[in-house]
Amino acid sequence: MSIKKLKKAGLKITNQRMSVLDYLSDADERHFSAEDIFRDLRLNGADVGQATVYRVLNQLEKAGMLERHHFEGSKAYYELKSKEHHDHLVCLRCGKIVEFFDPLIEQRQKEIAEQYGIQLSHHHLCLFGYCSDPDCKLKN
Amino acid sequence: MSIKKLKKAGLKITNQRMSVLDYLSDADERHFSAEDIFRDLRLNGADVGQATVYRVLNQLEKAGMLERHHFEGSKAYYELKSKEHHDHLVCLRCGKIVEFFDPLIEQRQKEIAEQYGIQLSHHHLCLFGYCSDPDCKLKN
DNA sequence: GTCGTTGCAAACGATTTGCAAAGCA
DNA sequence: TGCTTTGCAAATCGTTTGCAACGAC
Repeated sequence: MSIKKLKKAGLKITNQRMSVLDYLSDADERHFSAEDIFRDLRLNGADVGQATVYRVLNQLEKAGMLERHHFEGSKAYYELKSKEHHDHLVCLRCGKIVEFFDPLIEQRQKEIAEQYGIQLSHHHLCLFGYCSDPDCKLKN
Repeated sequence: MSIKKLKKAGLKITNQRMSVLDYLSDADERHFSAEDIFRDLRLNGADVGQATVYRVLNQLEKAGMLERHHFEGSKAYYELKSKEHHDHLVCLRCGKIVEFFDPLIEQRQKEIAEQYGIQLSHHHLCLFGYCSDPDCKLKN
């Protein structure tokens, strides 16, 4: 329950924070930019400012409720943190994002970090390519 | 020889382009932001503007002579493209960057892309952590 | 001489911040 | 009530672009 997590992080329960969380958990897709979220919340009639969306996303990330990704390009994308870690596959043509988890890669990463004397904090792994979705090829 | 590569890419041999290439190949480190390069070239007395550094970096990247990375944070880092592909380990405390290559991880990535029907273009893999360099711990 | 390249300053997109008003606990 | 949060607009950061002068070939 997200209310508990907000409280634990010392954040008050506000309409704006709940709107962002609801939006992220109800949507079909899982990955959104701040712009996506702001635009869609406004379209849905939510009373929220752009700066607030940015502030809330930062707070929720610090609270461990969201993950921030950069993929390709200059803007950040957010997703609700899930129980299990995963990495991403991104289609460069249609933008589709697929999540995957590979125990072998995870294991090798740990070994490599150890080998270089580095205490691993986290990692970013993102595979870029062109997907075989029939809709994709229509998008140029 | 970089002059040949520049010509092949249809780029003229200018002092500014050569300064950037020389800087990148002579330095001890291998990874620099545009800001790093601009600042250091100016300190070394090179006659180059900031916009030119950004333009040259883009051109050299398109020409396949550089690689651009994003790591953590908002600015891009560049390195001279090396013969063999490699991934990165970044220390979150002192900023040290280590390059590594792991055939097993590379292989698994190919398999995963195939499994999801994605024609792989490239990937970003970066491990973040805290290194065991004695100098590192002094830096806070 | 021609066309690519440069420096400067202004523009840009994404994100952050100052501040006074409004809201939660 | 007291301290957090908000919206707005202005500011900031990294990067790109328009334009007139300059430079390579």
